[in-house]
Amino acid sequence: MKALDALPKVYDPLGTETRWQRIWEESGAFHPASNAQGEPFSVVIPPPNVTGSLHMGHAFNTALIDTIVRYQRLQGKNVLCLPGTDHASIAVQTILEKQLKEEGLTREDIGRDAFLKRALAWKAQSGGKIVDQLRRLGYSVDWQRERFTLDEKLSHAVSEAFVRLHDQGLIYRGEYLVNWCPASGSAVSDLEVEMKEVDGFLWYFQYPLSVVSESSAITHLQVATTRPETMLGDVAVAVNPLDDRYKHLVGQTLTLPFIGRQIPIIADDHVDQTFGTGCVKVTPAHDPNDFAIGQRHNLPQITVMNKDGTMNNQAGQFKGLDRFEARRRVVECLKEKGLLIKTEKYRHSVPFSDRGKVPVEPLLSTQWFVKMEPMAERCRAHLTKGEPNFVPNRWEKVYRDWLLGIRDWCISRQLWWGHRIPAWFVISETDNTVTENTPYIVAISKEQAYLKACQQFGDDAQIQQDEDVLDTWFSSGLWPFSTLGWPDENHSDFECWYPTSTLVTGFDIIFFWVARMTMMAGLFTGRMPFKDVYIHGLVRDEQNRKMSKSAGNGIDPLLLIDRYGTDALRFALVKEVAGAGQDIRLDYDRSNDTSITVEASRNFANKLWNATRFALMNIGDTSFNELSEDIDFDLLRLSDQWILSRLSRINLTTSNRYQEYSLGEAAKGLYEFIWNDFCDWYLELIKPRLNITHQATESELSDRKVSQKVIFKVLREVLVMLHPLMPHLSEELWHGITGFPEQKLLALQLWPELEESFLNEELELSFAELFESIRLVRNLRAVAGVKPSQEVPVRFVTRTTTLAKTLKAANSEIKVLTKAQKVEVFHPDELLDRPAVKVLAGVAGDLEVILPIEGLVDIQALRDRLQKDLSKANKEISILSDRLSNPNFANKAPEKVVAECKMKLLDAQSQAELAEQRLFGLDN
RNA sequence: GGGCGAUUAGCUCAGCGGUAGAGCGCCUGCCUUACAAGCAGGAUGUCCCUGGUUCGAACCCUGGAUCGCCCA
Repeated sequence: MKALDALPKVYDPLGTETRWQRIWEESGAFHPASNAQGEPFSVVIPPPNVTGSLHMGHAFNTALIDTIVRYQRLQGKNVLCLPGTDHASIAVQTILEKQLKEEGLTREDIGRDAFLKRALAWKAQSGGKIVDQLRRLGYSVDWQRERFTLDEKLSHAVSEAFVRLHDQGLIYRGEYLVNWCPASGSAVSDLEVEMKEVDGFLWYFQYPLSVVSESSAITHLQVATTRPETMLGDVAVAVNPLDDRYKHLVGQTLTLPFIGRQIPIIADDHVDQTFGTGCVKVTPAHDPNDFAIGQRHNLPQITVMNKDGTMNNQAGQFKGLDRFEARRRVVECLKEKGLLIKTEKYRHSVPFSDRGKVPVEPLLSTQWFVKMEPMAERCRAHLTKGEPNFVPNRWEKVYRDWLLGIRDWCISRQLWWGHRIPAWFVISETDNTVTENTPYIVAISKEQAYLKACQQFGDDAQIQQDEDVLDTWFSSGLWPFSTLGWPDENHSDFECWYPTSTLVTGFDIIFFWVARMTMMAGLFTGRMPFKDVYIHGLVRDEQNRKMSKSAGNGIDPLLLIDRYGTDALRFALVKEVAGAGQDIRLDYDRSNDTSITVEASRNFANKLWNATRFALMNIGDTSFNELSEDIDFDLLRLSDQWILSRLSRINLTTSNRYQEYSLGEAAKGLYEFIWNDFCDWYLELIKPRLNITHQATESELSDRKVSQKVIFKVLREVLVMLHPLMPHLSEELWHGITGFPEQKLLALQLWPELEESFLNEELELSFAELFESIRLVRNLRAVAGVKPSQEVPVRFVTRTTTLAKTLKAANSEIKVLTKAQKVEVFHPDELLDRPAVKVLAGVAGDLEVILPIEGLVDIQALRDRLQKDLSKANKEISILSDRLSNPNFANKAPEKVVAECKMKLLDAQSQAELAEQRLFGLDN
């Protein structure tokens, strides 16, 4: 036994945690072999992006994942938890361009190669940061298998995926309206656009009819828009074909102000007669709805804007202006021309770029797209078989609905940092430049592309790779299998651990990531990439706001870790998550970086630390081997049997809860077991048995050994159960009590076997009653003002035989826990000489407690207390008898409930009776 | 406009058909040789409103309010 009785009174997590993190990693404990025994269990972590630093969301996600994988490891599974990072195309590029700007440069100035060199250098320096921060969470991942989305092998997987998609006709290139982010100078996908309500204006203005017929009173048509600058690209005005106001004008033309273009008046069903003026200006090149109208009516698409958000030479006099300046000027000029009718304040939704934080511009451009429906359909088919299984289940509907209304995915990005699109233009076919008509070859490598090009276009073919890179989520979509060796499906990791077992992530990326993974996996591997998807909520700040970098309300987990320890933070986060997938709110005091919630968990850690310290002080002279011997059931006292029953129960429930992702409940259950059952009751109960001061007898020594074994057993097992939640503390204490060397890790032990023979519900119930009785005595002492140190005789009176039996059997326990001089238990009939003197007495149901001492007690307080008991009992009597006298209740309620009700009524009646007697006794 | 979630003690949240629970905070008393980051005792609630189902509703159903989120 390791001499740990010199342990400090207060647990200091910091040194302990870093030490175990180092030992775990150096020992290779979390670096499984693909041919090791044990059922495979695998998780790939949601890769944080390399620009990031650890925020509370990572800490939360990590706490949940690590709890799950550590639990599975304790189940003897061959567990792989694979870490990594993603390259975050736009985010990194934004940062680098900002750095360049400070040097007065642009990326074009230095060129693509130099730019990528800088990017890699920057990643090397900054990308390691978040990985080191993840280590501080005690993450039991296999760092030797760490992956980065731009690694050579993963990049190869991306090319392979692109080529296969293309070969199957699921990738196409074409000119469509896309979401253009002027800030990053790139197209972004629909998912990267966030609709925001903003206060803007609705401008009403009019276009003159080119030819005004004499019979018509109409000379102009009024249109309304929130984006007047787009009028420069108008190619028509649409009205509803049923609109009596305008239908006779269909086919006529209007003259577009400033530009002078003759634009037709067309009829389209989709125009809402009741909105605005009923006339809609049509700008196919700048608005998705108009784009659709344009397609239906075969209208030209006129782009009036450059990719940087300035107006181009189609914009006439407004050429060169920024889009917002152009808006102002267009309105002004319309006003000057007398064409502006009115301006209304108008609150409307504007699409913003997620990353760039500027309004996106719908812009016509040539991009690469993935055809989603075939893949979505496959996923929907899997879903009917429950693949993957969403926890909590309600997220399944969210996922399914998205798959049902799916739109094609724009995957090309006009950026340099990322996976370059494996497509080569055969520029020799179009005068060595890339035009819309240049043929292209999609291939896994330049060499293959060249070969193909030569085959198709002759030996003198010249090729040039597409400049664009792929959406980062394209590579993330491959993550569960590209990290395991795909496209090499014979890779031992792939064979062993694919499909993965569980994916744990936040609901905010179900579409971005979860669905993309299932679609890619379905296509490329024929299977769903994970069996379960455990969806968790977001961490919100103390004012219930979503934490985000831009809002500046993030809480740095490292500050909390420094203050309270990693285990405390993890435990707090998991304990709070109990409600299925709900967001969690973390209390936090920004003035001093404290959190009451985390502090409570820190206190819990300290509680267990001290319980273990206590154990070591009392069992330290007994050898580990002796303590580990089987416990002779016949020698167990009732309290031993009770705690062992509780231990088996917590083993069973905790295991179930971990298994079904009720991690918060698992945490709460362990908290209660350790603090209440073990520390408050059991340890207090056995103190006298451990603490033999006089010359000990043989049986006392034997009894002491039994209690030592029980403490040891409880601690040893509960440390295993707690390990997934508080890995460092449990590892530390486990070595403390077992005396095992550091190499023999708790992290690699097996979950304690459930000993059903210890389960004893009856005993647990009678102990619950016992504890109630003890509380009654303590309360009585407190109410009457008996000094804590004063020993008082205790008499229990009850006619309930089972309770009497429990109280008698627990005589010594009661003595210990109530500071009793002696404890006696009577049946009311036995206590004929009940003194009518002023004694301390309290009642609870059928149980009466008497402390036969006189004087020095607060009679008035006692009277108040009894009075209160009495009125409470009377109230209960009236409720219960009302219910029982209702014939419907007696007839329709289950027998068990009726019987319970009758019992309770009897209890309440005897309590009232006893309280009355006692009050009478006090007054006479 | 469609959908989802939340609403329970001062705060953060459990409970989801049988007389309301925990932690923190609060009040009282304790430095009882594991722990004051602790121990013992205590107080605290029209379970958002509204109908309905039921012998019985915080829990199930109808309608509504407020807050939050997702999709269009």
